[in-house]
Amino acid sequence: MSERTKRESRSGQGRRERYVQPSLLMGLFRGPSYGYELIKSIQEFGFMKGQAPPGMIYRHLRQLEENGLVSSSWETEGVGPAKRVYRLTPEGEEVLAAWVDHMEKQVENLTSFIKHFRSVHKARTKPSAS
Amino acid sequence: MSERTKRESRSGQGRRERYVQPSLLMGLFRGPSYGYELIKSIQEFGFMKGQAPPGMIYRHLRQLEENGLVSSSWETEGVGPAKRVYRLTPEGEEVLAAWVDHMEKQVENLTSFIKHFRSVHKARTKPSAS
DNA sequence: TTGACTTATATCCTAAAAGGATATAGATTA
DNA sequence: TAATCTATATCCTTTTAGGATATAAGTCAA
Repeated sequence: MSERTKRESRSGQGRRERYVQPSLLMGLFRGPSYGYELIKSIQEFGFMKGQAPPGMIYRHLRQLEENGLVSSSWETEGVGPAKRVYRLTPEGEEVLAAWVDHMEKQVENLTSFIKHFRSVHKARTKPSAS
Repeated sequence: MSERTKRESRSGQGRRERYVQPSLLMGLFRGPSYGYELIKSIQEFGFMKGQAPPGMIYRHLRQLEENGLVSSSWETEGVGPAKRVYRLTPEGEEVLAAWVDHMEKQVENLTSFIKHFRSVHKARTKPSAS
């Protein structure tokens, strides 16, 4: 087992945020879509490795609809089996905006955390004044 | 209820990453410390609002020790009741470094997500070519 | 010297979320 | 008509968060 792999499996204990909800909201902010398509399209945001398990996506979509952030309707037109097409509601758009606000703060926190780590690490390996 | 408050309570459904584990590892990267002190000191990293509930911190510390990322010993010297003092192990330092790697990727993802939101939003409100 | 407060750790319970497995079913095509 | 693809739905188990509460030692002032 490589050092790299060891590190990653060990740190796997700590939970990683995958931002499923904001990814779905963003996927719909660009226009109406449906579960099967979103599973593929939200990968682009880079928050999860590979595709999300379908059960997770459909569960999230139902929950978003319960909370009024998206609305849905069956679309039987077109090829293939019927799709449940989701649309972002005005409330959903507000919530997405709040997520973006939060993400901006998070970027600041993460950036300063990283800098802090580097500075302590540097001071440890290069003690300029011992 | 203000628009702002409404937004925030609605988006409260989505889980927010609070980075408890990396915060604790970072708190110990700077030097040995103990639960009660860490509860206060890790606030500085900005990942949680207010102080973390003690139960959460002690649970995390025990778990980190189980996984060999920190070690502990009782310190009865000094004022006040005995403290269980934690120290970061070499493994803990590796995991912290892996967290920092992950955080750098996360900053990139978040930044591009934010930009994407702004560009779609702009195109929507200012349709230059309709 | 005892009662209140602070420091410090530990345990327990409940609700929510993740993760994954599996079921259902229509449409397409070989 | 059987296999495959598209698409959604449901179920179960484990993990985590969040919070409440218990325990106990040390400090300090009346």
